[in-house]
Amino acid sequence: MRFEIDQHSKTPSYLQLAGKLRDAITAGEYGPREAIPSLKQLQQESTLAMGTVQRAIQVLEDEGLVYTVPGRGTFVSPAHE
Amino acid sequence: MRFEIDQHSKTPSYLQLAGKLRDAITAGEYGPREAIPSLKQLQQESTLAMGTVQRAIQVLEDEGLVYTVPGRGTFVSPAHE
DNA sequence: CTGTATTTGTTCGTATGTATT
DNA sequence: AAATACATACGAACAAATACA
Repeated sequence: MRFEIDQHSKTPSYLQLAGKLRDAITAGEYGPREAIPSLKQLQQESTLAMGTVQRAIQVLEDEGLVYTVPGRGTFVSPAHE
Repeated sequence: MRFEIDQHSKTPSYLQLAGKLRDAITAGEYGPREAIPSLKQLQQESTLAMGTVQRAIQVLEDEGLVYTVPGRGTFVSPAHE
């Protein structure tokens, strides 16, 4: 499981996932304009519901760390790496 | 129905509701530090699902127009009216 | 051009948890 | 203890955009 979530943590699942993704991006695992895993992949690799995964992505989007293109995917913002 | 939503509009329901609430707040219908209707009330007066209502509130919260206190309610931000 | 698959977007209904009154 | 109110999470369905054979 690439993105494991502790369901019993006091930190909400969506924030845990957002944190793991943020870490991976700032660590350079996904470069600028590069796609991060799809919602479906993240869902499978985290055992979370789709809605919860989407909420995690929303957090990173609000931070300007990633941007989303409907039908294509979610990508790391050009200014970050 | 105080907050009516057009289910067939191309504008998502949560953005429609957010817009109506924003208008009411900027029109002064709810003053600074004053509570807006509860999620339950909004849900009943809009025929939307709770999750959709909450998403509308989230939009206004992100704008800094309102703030939320768990167990108490959602209030108009002090700087706005 | 025509499907088909992939991916994100919206919405519903429900359940449970946490905070406040 | 009970009622009210917001928070998190699940699972499901359908829509819309995109890519590709």
